[in-house]
Amino acid sequence: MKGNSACPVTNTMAVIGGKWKPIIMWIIRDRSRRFGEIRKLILGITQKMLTQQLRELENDGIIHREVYPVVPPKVEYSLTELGRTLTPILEAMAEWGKSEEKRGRP
Amino acid sequence: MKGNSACPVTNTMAVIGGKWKPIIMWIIRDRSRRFGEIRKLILGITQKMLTQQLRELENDGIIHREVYPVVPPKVEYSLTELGRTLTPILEAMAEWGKSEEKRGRP
DNA sequence: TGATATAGTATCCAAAAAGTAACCGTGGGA
DNA sequence: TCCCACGGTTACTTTTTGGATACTATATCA
Repeated sequence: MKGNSACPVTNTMAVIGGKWKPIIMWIIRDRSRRFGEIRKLILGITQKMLTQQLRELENDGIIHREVYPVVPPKVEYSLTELGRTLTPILEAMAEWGKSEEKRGRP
Repeated sequence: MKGNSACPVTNTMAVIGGKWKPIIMWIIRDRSRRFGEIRKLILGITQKMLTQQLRELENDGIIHREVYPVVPPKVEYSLTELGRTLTPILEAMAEWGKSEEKRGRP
């Protein structure tokens, strides 16, 4: 495990605090997605960054990586059970982001 | 406003995504706190970083900065009304962090 | 007289994060 | 025969972030 500070918020940040991580989790929250699919959905992310963030989430036990031994390669990512326990946070974030949009241009 | 991506989660991350921001908000969530008080509560943050993050939160309308014209200086920070709309996210994060602690050492 | 407390700024340097571009393997199709 | 698809890896450069230190103002206290 990553976080071991006295503050629970800090511990959570250690896991989901990466620049792209919440968006990645949000995208695969309901069904598994292929690498290229995720990349197309996240504007501005590079292949390297996506790989890196996915690896970190995998190491933290948040997502599952399923490799299909076919050519060309096919890899699918999905939330683990532990990852799904984070969805309340993601939903709260999505809801706030939406209401903020409205506030921004009323 | 900062976030203008298509994704609401990304918009939220643009506001609370800083390394220390959630912890700062968490600390001042129930009552206003003085600068030095916050600094003592957040282990490892430097004065510069705290100032920087507070300024950004202030510019995004999340926190309010109240300066008392006394000597030595006294400045208090508190959540604005907009800032308080973020507390569901903070609470979800705190709760997850706490359950994760238990999972970590059962 | 001079130290103290508080909330900062300014400056410089180191470290970490992120971007860019090239390369890889391999089965199938043109 | 050669290129493409897909999901990477690697090396290199740039940008961002963070840290250390010194400096500020000024009323009060010893």
